[in-house]
Amino acid sequence: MLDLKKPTSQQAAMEAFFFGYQAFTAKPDEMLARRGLSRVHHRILFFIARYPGLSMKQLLGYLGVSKQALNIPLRQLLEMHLVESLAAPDDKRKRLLALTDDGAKLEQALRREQVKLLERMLAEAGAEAVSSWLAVNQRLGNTRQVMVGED
Amino acid sequence: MLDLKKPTSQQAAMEAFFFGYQAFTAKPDEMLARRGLSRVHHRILFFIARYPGLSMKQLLGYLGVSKQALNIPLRQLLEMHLVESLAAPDDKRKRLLALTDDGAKLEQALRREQVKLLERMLAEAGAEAVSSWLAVNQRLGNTRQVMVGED
DNA sequence: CAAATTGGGTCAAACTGATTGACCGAAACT
DNA sequence: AGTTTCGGTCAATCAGTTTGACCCAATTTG
Repeated sequence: MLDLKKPTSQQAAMEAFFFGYQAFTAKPDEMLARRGLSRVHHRILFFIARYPGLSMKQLLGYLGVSKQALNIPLRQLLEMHLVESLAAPDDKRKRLLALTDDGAKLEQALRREQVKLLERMLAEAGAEAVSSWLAVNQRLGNTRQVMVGED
Repeated sequence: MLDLKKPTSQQAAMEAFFFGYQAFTAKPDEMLARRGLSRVHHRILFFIARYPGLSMKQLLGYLGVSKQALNIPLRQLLEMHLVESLAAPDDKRKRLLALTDDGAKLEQALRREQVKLLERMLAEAGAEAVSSWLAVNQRLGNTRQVMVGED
């Protein structure tokens, strides 16, 4: 039973979130490491896959890092032909980012590992529970914009 | 509706987890920064609060970092009189870690911010949903031990 | 008891990831 | 024409972490 007034319950929730998040990225991290890549690279691949054709600036917004911090890992992905960037037709200053076939393949492989975990949760805890888990995470994420501002 | 077979649903879940986790630590990070502290310090305080009297070795296990990496932030917390360490009565090599009154106060303040978010989730999504969210996170965390080993 | 192991502490070198600041060029607004 | 925006890059610097090598004291083991 969850009682948010009890410190122990509170701590259990935080601990679970902490370890849960770690577990969620553990497998992908391992796969990325084998290619000399890391969490940042995954995030970049992820957001490009999710929002194909997004601009540098948008990507920076999602990642919440400086443009110099993005520069190096993104360049690596470009050099490895996992990502490509084309000038936007309407505004040639903008560079639209997209995954190459190889990039898409990698992103899917990483995602599949995470989906496998979610499927396991689905089997163990039920569809209802996983839906609620998602809903709560989404709501949590929305509070972010309230404090940080949406830009 | 959540359909784990649809790439968009999968991505939505990952994105929500990512932003959700960020949102969860944003406020504490801000408070810590004002004291010149960071995420590591919070984790240290958290685990000491959760498992009072735990040893260095246990703490290292939870955090998953090297002893040298723990050394500096922990020393800072000791110097700031937020944490204290005493030799264990049964084994004088071991040092049992505990929060001082100030340390407990800080840890509570950080925790309160996170609890506030959870309470909001409770109000918005319901107790059922937050319980499921917790349960799924706990299960996710348990998969960790399967891969990493429990030590 | 002597030897080996364990828990903890510290120093040094190296690496990664990130930041801030300063520029630049091309394209787009005004 | 002048200014702003998007993107790219260089440099210095900082924080966090790693590995490796030691050390001491306490405990366990043979």
